[in-house]
Amino acid sequence: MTGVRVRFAPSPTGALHIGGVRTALYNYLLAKKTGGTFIVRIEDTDQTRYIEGAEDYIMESLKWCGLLPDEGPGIGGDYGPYRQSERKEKGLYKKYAQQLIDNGHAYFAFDTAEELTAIRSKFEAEKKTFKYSSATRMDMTNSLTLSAEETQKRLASNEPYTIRLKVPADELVVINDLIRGEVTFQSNELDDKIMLKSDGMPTYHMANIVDDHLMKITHVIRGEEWLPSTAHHVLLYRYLGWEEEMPQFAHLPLILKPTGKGKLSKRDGDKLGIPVFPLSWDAATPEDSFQGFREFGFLSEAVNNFLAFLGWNPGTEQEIFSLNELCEAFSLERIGKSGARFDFEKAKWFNQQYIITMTDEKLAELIQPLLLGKGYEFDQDYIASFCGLMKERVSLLTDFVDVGYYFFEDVRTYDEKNVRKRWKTDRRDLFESLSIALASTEDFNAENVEKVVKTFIETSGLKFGEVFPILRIALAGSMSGPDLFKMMALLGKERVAERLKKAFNYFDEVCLAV
RNA sequence: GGCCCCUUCGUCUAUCGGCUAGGACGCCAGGUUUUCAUCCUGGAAAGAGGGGUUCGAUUCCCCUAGGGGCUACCA
Repeated sequence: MTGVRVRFAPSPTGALHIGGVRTALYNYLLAKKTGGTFIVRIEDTDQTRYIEGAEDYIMESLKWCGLLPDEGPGIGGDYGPYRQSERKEKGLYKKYAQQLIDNGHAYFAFDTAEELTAIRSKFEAEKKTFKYSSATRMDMTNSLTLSAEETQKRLASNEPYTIRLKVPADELVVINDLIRGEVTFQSNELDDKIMLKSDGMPTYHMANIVDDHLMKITHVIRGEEWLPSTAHHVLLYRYLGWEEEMPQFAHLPLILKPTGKGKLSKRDGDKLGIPVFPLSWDAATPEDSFQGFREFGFLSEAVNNFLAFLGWNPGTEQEIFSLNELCEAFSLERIGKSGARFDFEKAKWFNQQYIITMTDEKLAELIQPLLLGKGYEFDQDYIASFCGLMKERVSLLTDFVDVGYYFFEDVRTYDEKNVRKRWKTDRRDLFESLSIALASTEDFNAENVEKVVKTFIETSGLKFGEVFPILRIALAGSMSGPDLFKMMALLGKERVAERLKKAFNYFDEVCLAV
């Protein structure tokens, strides 16, 4: 397989779902693996569902993930335009719909939406399902049942119409899926899908096939939800005379909810407190707004890595892959068939792996904006040192700020339970003497601080366990955190002195209050 | 309901007829460590069920069950 042309074809009806990102990723990977071309095409044929800003969101998401298209809207390419609304303006689709009519593979249908709804409910009342197909089309209002004159009259008087594909009866339609193998459909099961809507826009099915052909797409990699309509697509290629150059299909397994049933949906994000979008999406109402992976504190490399492994594996035991390594290792053959549950814990683990191997300086750069957002202003060196101390104990970028906040402001709360357990009011003077010793330390670095504290332990007769936890709680509020001496050094002499003073007072209060 | 797809530890998965069924996340235990974390060691944990084919089935076939998708003038 070399030089494939693949496309990611989202429709701008809202934020790009993480499943869409994975589809884009797989397309991108195959393109890069084979030295091919990755194309983005915007499928904006549904005017009623069009959402302002969605296209920008999609392009920005791809950019954040590092999945840069070779061709696409705003990028260019020899097969543009890359928005279907613009392609429609050029009359691209109508032409082929007409060709279908001329060849007897499609017909005009004049049934109104109301009429169709009515007949559907009538069927439903009889516990049947209505399907506009070879079995029912002769009972409907269309150019097959109307006389040629009547049809012409209706068309001439601008009566609304759709163009439907005339799916033949009693045929077997076989598709050969790269992931699933041979899948067969009986044409009687297939409905006469609308190709051209009454507003003149093509449906997905029409536009998709025309564009894939015109853009010389070689491989269609898309979600499994498209498998059932692929039979129609094969028929379209055939009737348009393009079957020889028909692309190969690869239908990806779906990404499922972390718990419960069904595929991952937008609502799962809110419900479970996890991101399901790459970037945050700000809608008019809070219910329609979502927090993205980026804002959650994920690195795009980790998201790619995580997503790549949802449905694919390299066949080796390596799990950490950069985007370049993924390009190298990727193959359609190693994509699985069954749906994969979204596992947030695993996603965090991937992120942690990337954080740990990242340099302190790079991390500082990434969390700088988060700190600014909280009103913390510190210089890069300080932040970098802070990252060095924290990076082995966080899994999200936001954890740095949330967990290590005490490096930027005073301790908010102390671990009272442990204060009660470990603080002895009669040792107050002893600890004050440590405070004074620390305050008079010349060069306040980790090594010197350690010496002072250890000397204190020796002379005071206290045990390590009676000193370290106290200092920890006094300085950070809790028993967990980075290396005590490095922490003290980074906080600096003044802040350490202040915090100890404030904490000892508080500890006394807590213990005397009983 | 109809059609299509899928089915190995809780989760993601390896296995392309010979398996003491491997790895990872998570979980548990132990070790390292001033705490937490990292790191190291160990542990519990799986072939949906029933029929075939075969010397031998997790692997191939069929049935059942379960899960998922589609069933719009949405993509």
